[in-house]
Amino acid sequence: MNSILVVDDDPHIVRALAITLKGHGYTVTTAMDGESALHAAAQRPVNVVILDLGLPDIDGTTVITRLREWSAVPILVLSARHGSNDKVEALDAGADDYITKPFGLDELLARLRAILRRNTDSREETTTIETSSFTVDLAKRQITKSGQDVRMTPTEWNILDIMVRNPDKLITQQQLLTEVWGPAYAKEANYLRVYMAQLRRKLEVEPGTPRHFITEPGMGYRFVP
Amino acid sequence: MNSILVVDDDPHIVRALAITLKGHGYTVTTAMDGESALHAAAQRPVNVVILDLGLPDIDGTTVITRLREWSAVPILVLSARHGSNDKVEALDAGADDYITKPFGLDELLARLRAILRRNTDSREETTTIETSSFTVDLAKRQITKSGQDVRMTPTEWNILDIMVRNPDKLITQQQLLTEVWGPAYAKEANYLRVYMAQLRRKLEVEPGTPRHFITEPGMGYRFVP
DNA sequence: CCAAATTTTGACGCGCTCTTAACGCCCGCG
DNA sequence: CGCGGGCGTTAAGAGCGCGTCAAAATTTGG
Repeated sequence: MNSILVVDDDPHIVRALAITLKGHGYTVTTAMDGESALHAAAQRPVNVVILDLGLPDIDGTTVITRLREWSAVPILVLSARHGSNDKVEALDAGADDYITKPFGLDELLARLRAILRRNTDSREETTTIETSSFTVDLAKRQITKSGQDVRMTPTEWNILDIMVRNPDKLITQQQLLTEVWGPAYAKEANYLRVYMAQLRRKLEVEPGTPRHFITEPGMGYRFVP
Repeated sequence: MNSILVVDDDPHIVRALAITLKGHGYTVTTAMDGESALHAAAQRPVNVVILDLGLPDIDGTTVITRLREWSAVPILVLSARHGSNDKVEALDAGADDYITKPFGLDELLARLRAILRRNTDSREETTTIETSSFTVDLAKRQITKSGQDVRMTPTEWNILDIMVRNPDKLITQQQLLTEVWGPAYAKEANYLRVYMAQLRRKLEVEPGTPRHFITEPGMGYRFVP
């Protein structure tokens, strides 16, 4: 859930924005002037700040500057002024986007999505799967078993990747074969036996009696964490 | 030096933009239609794409979509259309900003700075990476090995940069090739071998048995501090 | 316009991975 | 009780990927 701080001195705009944003699933906090905006931003971290430039107490650009002293939160500026000087100043002070009033709500929402998309793109997913005997870090492509790194060949990794991404789910042989080797190899069930044995030898405590890479006879395989 | 790809079918605009941007220290490449734009972007990685929506061959939104299939390069859209539908479509397709013509050049430049700032800001957290045998200062672009400065060629630095920014993470060959040389070179795994050998010769204590630049056969490379 | 540095290209040998085949086991079925 | 299919295991040859070196082509800098 993304949280947004809306800063505007016009109660109508604040209220309208808050309702619209909440309606789209965002968490909204509001502020009516610069000081309380800075205070609110310090109080609780937000994902985006929507900032009107025409505030009663502090100049909008100053708000941006003071916010940027300690925070890298994306700032989307609203303004009634069309002059390009204001835009340049605000953007160079550290704003990320600038919309002039009157603006379309769908445009505002689209620009919000663009900003948020960029911010979550850069965040690395920490997708790690853990079992009783080994750990798979999908982002790093790293497998650890009792403190030791386990090396995988490309084919081994491909199979492991599919398996751990579908825990407790039955993967048919054809599914594995077509995804790893291509549709032309859909009948080479031999390959699976060889590589499944390899995976178990590397990852299972007792390769003879596997606990994580389970064979479903006649159907396929199942990975249970 | 930041490189920009300018895409517009109006020669006057292309020319004016190119001159202005070059005057501000950017490296500029140009394209007149969608296909050549995609081709140009694939040929050599750029830091920003400035894209006009009204292209003769492909719809602008399609260009964005196809670019986003393999690249995360920031896209700044220019358009003569003021309709908010166009804006929403372009932004949701993956554009980062949207300016309607006619626009002020200083506003364009300010928005460019904002985009570029955001792209470098987010990575500024750790400026120096240290290993047992050498130190990399990302901000200064300086490498030190046992008190001695180590010189790197541009390509060598690009690779090193990607590697040290993703410690312990496996970087696939395609990832390196597309980010350093562009997607058109995704199959030239030869280059990687040559340059990885170069990096190891310059940075590893024993280039023959690397401890920091590890090869994951068939998959890619991994940097371990 | 020349010289140096850098990038690109090609060739070679080695080691590892993939592929393939053979064999034994367990289980269900006739 | 004998048979066959599906599965696990192992081993060996073929082929590919990697590191290395060196030379050609291109770019950079003076």
